[in-house]
Order: sequence, then structure tokens, then C-alpha cells
Amino acid sequence: MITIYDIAKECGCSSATVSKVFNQTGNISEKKRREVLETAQRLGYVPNVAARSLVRQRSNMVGVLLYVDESLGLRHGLFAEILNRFRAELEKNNYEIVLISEKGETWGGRFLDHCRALRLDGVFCLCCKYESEAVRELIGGNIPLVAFESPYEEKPSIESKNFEGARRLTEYLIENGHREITFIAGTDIPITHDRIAGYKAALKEHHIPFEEERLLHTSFFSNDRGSRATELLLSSPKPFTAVMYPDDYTAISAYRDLKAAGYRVGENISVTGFDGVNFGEMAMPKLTTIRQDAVRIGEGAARMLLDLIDGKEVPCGKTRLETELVIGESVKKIG
Amino acid sequence: MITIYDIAKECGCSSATVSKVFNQTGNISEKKRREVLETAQRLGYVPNVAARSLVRQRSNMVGVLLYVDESLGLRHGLFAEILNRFRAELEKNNYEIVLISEKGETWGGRFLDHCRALRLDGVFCLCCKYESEAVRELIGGNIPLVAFESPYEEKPSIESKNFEGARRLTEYLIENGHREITFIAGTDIPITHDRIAGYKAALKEHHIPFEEERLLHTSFFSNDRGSRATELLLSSPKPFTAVMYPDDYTAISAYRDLKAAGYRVGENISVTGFDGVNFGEMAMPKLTTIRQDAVRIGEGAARMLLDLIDGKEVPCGKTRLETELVIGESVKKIG
DNA sequence: CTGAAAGCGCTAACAG
DNA sequence: CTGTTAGCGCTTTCAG
Repeated sequence: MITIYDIAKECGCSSATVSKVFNQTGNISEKKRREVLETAQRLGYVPNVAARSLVRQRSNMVGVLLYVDESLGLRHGLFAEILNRFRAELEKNNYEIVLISEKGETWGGRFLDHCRALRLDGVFCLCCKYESEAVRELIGGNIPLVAFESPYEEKPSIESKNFEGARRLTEYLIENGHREITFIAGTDIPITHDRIAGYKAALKEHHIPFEEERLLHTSFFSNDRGSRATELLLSSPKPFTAVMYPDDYTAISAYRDLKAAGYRVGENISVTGFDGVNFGEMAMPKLTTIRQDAVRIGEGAARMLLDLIDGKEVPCGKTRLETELVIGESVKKIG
Repeated sequence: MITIYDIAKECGCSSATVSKVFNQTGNISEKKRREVLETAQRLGYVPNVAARSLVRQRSNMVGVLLYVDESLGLRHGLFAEILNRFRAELEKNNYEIVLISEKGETWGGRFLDHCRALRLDGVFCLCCKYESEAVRELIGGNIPLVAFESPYEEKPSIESKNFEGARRLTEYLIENGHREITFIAGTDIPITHDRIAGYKAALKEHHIPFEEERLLHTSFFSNDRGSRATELLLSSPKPFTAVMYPDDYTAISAYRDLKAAGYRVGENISVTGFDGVNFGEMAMPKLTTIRQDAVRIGEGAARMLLDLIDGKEVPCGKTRLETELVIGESVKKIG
């Protein structure tokens, strides 16, 4: 591997001069600049980022914390898309992206130590188990950090307007004549509470009494096909004309179970999802859902993190982004 | 940030001793070892990987080259799952994973320079445009590298037995009484040719003449809904009782178009996919397809790369892995 | 405009 | 068993 010394020797100058050329710092004569650049090219010189990190005290790398299991993490369209936009934004600013897996045992599961060892300039908690001690510790650390759907207020975080989204979705069902609406809530995390509140708010606005039996509890999609949600539904005591599933995947995988139970989605039962991943569009009938704005989430997280790294002021706590009602064919107008 | 010098001072020994403790190298008295470890813990010491990389001349990082656009890259279940297993395997060996995006402009799109600057110990080309100059250059470079579905023989690569997979799938259709089978081939890359060959082989074995008009050409799934494939199909001159789509996503998104054209999948038309991503199972009717073994692909790639990094001999050229026929409900027995 | 020199934090002989 | 020392490749004052 050739170094700045090699090219300095070739050009008959010092390594400092070469360094300055590459950093566009200091005043270097146009002539020398050209010469340096040319011989660098000719010799196939590439800077050593490790050496640079060492002296600059910054790695130019950011980590993305990702819990990965059967169904979550990158397999999930929402997270994949957020990551994609986040990545694009950071690349523009010359940052490298390092995957920090929540399953990783490299540092004995201590993410904070892991990130500190890498001297990461920042961390994006995209998909993680916030209740775990290791994540807590990371969030409590002093690395610039933004999170998605975080329960903690001490660091900047971003998420969708889940309350409004769920309210709008419920409202849409009500507008379509539904009054017996069962809500299957997802994993017990703050955003789920927001959605439940949104559901209740919509009912209230339309003078429909909330009934505890219509609120079912399960988790977000996992690879056991999400049929657990439908089992719950089918064994619930209350009759219903519409069912709100916790997410698109669960909803779509429920189509099959509902059919087996004699329902026809979009006809004698109305179904909704949440997230707006593109499989909803492929499903038949097309799923009515709330789309989360993955683009804005990813770019927003990137922007906030870059600002934090640059030492700018970024407000702690949640930033909530608009969602959009996506009208498919899975809701039938009744009454 | 505290360094080995800080902890050396605390322990009244030299930095070398501390270093040795952390590297489990050299002989250090149990007593000193304990002391060093304890004060390290107490002071919150974390090694600086950049410094270590610099002196060791290896980064302990591997890159994953990923082309990301609307539909590809992480959004695709197959790639996401391969990456997941690859990651898991590398983590066990204490490697960090850096995402190298094929869209990245950081190094003027020169992946090889990018990877060399990072001093990556190895690279996995998971999803990339092999025909591009930059990828060619990377593959031609001297960084340990393995690829997925690579057209180049000069480096180790891994892929499914596409010939056998397509043959088996075709055969399954034939076993179910189909003789008018249209094959919609995907993007024009080597694996597509293998699949076409497999299709032809199955026909031949069963004495069904191959007809050029039954071979349609499109690309793998992209977000324009894959309906292009179905357009092609519907405007093709030959009658058909079965259609083999290039991949699961295209097949599933075709359900809608086929229905619009008056077909009922699994009844008056039989449909197959390719890949075995889990959405095939959610679809109704469940998709009959060929499952690629993402687990083995990911782990295999990891294994090969680790061996390469360790200087072991790894054969160049393709390693082909078994696939599995997944029987769904999208194929109707006829005749 | 250019260069000398002092590190960044760590490792790896080599001595002792 | 422990310490000395010479870098790894680069940046950054500070002189000149």
C-alpha cells in the first residue's frame, strides 16, 4: 500500500505538502498540487482512513442499530426503506455506514462499548429492543444518537403521527358505515398506545362507545404468520364488521385465515393494516392502510444526526411525521 | 477517551503490558492481568480500533456491496435474508460490516478505491450490477472477495442451482398435465440463461417441443408492479395453461392483472414464481415456487470469505447450491 | 508557499 | 514476566 511518503518522495516534497493537497487546506502552488495529484493517481494512492481517524479523532462512520430476527430488521419493508434513505443522506456527507446488530456478541452485547471502540461519530437506532439494558446504556451514552420509535425522551427521536394515523383510519371505517370495529393492537410499546388512543378518539368523536372487548392485544408481525391475531379475533365475543390489524403483514397474512373462517375481505368483513409497505398493493383485495413516510423518516433521522455530529442544537424527544391514508379495496361501505 | 497509557499509569506498569493483557498474548502474571482488567473496567476503557487497524494492517471490517433502488437491495426478501446470515457468521468472527452502496458517490463511484481506503479485509458482492465498470474493477482487484450470482469466474462466487431449479419446476408443471407452458425469463444475466436451459431440458425430457414464442423476455421484479410481464404474456400469440414468472414478486403482483384479464390462478391458469420469499406463502392462492436457500448462501459466502481472508485456498468460479420445490396452490392439475 | 516534528493509540519484536 | 522502542499513515501547528 502506497502512502503519502511515497508520493512525497516522487514529487520531491514533504508529506505535509501532500497531505495538504488532499485536504484542500493550506496554500499549495497550483503546480505542486497538480504534480501531487498526478503522481497519486499514477501510483494508485488511496488514503488510509484508519490513520486519518486516529489523528482526527473522528471515524467518519455512523452505526445503525438493527435488531434482526426472522421477520424484523431488513426483511421488513419499512425498516429497509428508512435505512435506504438514511444511508443515501449520509453518503452524501461522506459517512460510512456500519451495521450494528443487536444480536451481535462481538462486544458481549454491549453496544455502547462496541460503538465507542469503533469511535462512531453517530448512531441511528432504527430497529431495536428499547427495553434491553444494552440499548438503554447506548442511549444514555454520549454518542450523538437519533432513534426511531424510541420510548426515551432524552435523545432526539423520530416516528410517525401514530395517534393521528390510527384516528384517521378508524374514522375512515366509520365514514364507511362501520360501528363495530375491532382493533388488534400490536406489541406493547408506546406507539401502540398512541394508536389505541387514536382509535378511541375517533370512536368518541363519532359518539360510538368504546368497548374493551373490541380491543385485542397481540404483537406486530412475526413469522408465525400473524395468524395468532386472527385466532384472537375469531374467539372474541363481540361481533364486528371491521378489523384493524396492527400492521400490513399481519393483515395480509390474515386474509387466508379469514377466508378459511368463511369471511370475504372487502365484502362481509373490512380489514385495514398499518405501515403502507408495498405488499399491501399487491394483495387482493388491495389493503387499506396508513402509510408511514419512510422517506421523510430516513432523511429526517439523517439530518438530525448530521446536525448533532456537527454540534448543532437538536431538540430532544419525539419528532412526529405525517402519515397518509391509503385507500385500497379491503374496506366495504356498509349500512 | 482513555487509553492504555492511562491504565498503565494506574497499574504502575507499561502500556505494553496492558496491550498484552487485552490481546491475550505474551505471558502476564495472573495478578497483573486481573489488576489491568479491573482498572480498565473501572476507567471505562475501550480499545481504539482505528489505532489497532493501523498497526495491524487489517481493519477487521468487511464490506457488503449492495445496489439499492426502489425494489432491489434490502427491500428484497432474498437479499435481506442472505445478508442476515452472512452478517451473523461474520460477527462470530469479530468482523464489522460496512455497507458499500453501489449508488455511493463518496469515492466517485470507485468501489475498489473505496474499499481500499477503508482497508476492508474482504468484500461480499451481494447485489450489484456486474456489468458496470466499477464492479468489474472491484472484482479485478486484490481484495478477498466473494460474490453472489456473479458472471465472473476469476473470483469465488455462490448461487443456486438455477438450471436444476427451473427444470424441476417445469417438470412439476408437466407432471400436473401441462404442456403449454410459457416461461417469462427475467433480466438478461447468466442465471436467467441457466433457468431457460432448465426449462428447455425439462420439456425435452418429456418430449414436448420447445417453441420460441413461449419464451418471453422481461426483467426481474421492479416497482412498476411487474405488470409488464403480464402484458407480454397476454399479448403473446401462443395459448398456455401455465406461466412461469421470473420471480415471486412478479408472480404475485401478476395475480391482479391475470384476474383482470379473466383468469383465476390455480384454476384456469397455473402460475409459478422463483426465489421462495415468504410472501409467496401469504398470497392467495399460495404460490408454487422454487426456494433458494438463503441460509446456506449467506453462510457459505461468509465461510468462503473468512477462508480467503485467512489465506486459505478457495476455488474460484461458481459454487452452486440446492434449491427446493415449494408446492403451493397456484398450479392446477389438468388433463 | 513549504517542511520539520510531534503526536493520534496501539502492537510487536527484542531486551532484560 | 515486564519494559523499551520503533513504527503504522496521517494531520497539524509552527517555523522558515
